[in-house]
Amino acid sequence: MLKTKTTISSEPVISRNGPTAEQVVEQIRALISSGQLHPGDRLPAERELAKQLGISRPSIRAGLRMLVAHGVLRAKHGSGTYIADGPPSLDSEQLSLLAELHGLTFDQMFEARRVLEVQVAGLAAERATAENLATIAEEVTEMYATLDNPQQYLIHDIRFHRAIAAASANPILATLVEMVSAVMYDRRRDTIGRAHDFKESVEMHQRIYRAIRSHKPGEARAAMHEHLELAHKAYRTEEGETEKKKRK
Amino acid sequence: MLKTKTTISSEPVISRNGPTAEQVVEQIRALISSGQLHPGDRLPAERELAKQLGISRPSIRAGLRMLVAHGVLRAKHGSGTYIADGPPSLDSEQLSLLAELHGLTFDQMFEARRVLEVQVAGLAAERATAENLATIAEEVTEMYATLDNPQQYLIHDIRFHRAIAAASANPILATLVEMVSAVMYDRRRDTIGRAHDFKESVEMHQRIYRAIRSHKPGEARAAMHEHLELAHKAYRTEEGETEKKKRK
DNA sequence: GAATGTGAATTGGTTTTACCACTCGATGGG
DNA sequence: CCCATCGAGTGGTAAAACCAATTCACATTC
Repeated sequence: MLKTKTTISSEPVISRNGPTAEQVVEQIRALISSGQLHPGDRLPAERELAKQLGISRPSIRAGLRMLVAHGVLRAKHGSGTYIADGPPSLDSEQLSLLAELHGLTFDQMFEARRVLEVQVAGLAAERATAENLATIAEEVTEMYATLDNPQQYLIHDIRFHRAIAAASANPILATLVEMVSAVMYDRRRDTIGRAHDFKESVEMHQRIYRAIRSHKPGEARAAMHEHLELAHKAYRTEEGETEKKKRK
Repeated sequence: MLKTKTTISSEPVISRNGPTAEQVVEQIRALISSGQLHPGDRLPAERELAKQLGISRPSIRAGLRMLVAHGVLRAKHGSGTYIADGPPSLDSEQLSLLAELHGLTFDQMFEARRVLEVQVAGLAAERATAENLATIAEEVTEMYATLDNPQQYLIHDIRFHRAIAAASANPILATLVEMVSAVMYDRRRDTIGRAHDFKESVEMHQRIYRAIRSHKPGEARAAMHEHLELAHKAYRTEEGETEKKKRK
């Protein structure tokens, strides 16, 4: 029978009040808080959970579905439901939807990036390990190698910023940077028609890298600030171009 | 019969591929992107959506449940499902769960707050409207009034920072500040036993407010930085206290 | 006539049951 | 020894029925 024997709680659950699905969320949350579940662990099967918690399977599924939406769980068809592993990450989908709902502008996103990444670059300059530096350097060389391929260049651009965020040694800030960057990437991926002043851009990245490698927070912040200002300006002209094309 | 007549799409949906629930999410997302749905609008009933999209009701519910988890929709029992209104907000629950999963520390949260709020205070000093200033001032006076009530004081503390974030005129940054603050509030609410140097704290808030009112970004940033440093230090001693109590 | 109570219709929430699609490991044949 | 095959177990989908909360029109009452 291969019973996993993963009884999740001796007590049949004291049957709390409130929406049934929320109860499931709370139960799983409690298990995570109490250290009974770790990233990568597999949850009991839905039918099993239903029996243990005394809740019908659809309700169990409703609760799990919410946690999947939050990125806390990962459901694998035919295999099981697992606690998310890998680096922590906030759902960029959420921010993306918010942006569309409230009409958040690119200007605002650039400003948010500036606030976050300038300081993050400073922290990275203080704390970057040899491994961090290697990763960042690698992306810079990749950017040089893909100067003529906007799509590829964009990917390494994002990874460069992600690597710096990782080097800040603050997973929360790294996650926030990742979330905002992901939304911008999703939107730019489709509209990034022509090559701009990529050469100038990559040199700027180079400069940021050098400042971080030299452990000079001030320079790193200044360079990142200047870079984002230029990128913002470049984007605005790019936006103008595509706007013109539309009108042709 | 009061039929809302809200046919959501003429076409019976070209039956895209992929997980059924995801299709629902994409459909709703598309409706939001295309401007057919606005905050506060009511969606067709689940049974109606099921017919229109040619998907079973449980699958519809699965998709809606995910959007509810993301905070994009709000389901009201007996009434209907609505597009979220009010100010944009990211689910703090998500960050909270991440924190527990990956063991994110308070030190990291304080650092994230410092990165965010110091800059946000600067922006607020540049852009705060009269109304913004009034809201901020009100919270300061409330803090004076609740110096002897830690619970109440904490609430106005959070609102003070929220008001400043709003004054930055950047909803993305405001949302990020809100999310991080909410997680910290949830945790501190229970552990905030004794009154610390609240008097010193409120005077610091006062100083931040004055800098913003005077439209002096530099001073605002400096004051906010100092405030968060002190708050961080205060928290660490507070943490030490409760730790001692536990061991008694 | 206005305020109020009542009940039917509508809507999301829950349960039950059944079946489908995918995964993975055991089993057996090559 | 390797690989194909099969089956048990898993999440995904579907249908039907009922529960519970809300809403609003309508009748009742003051």
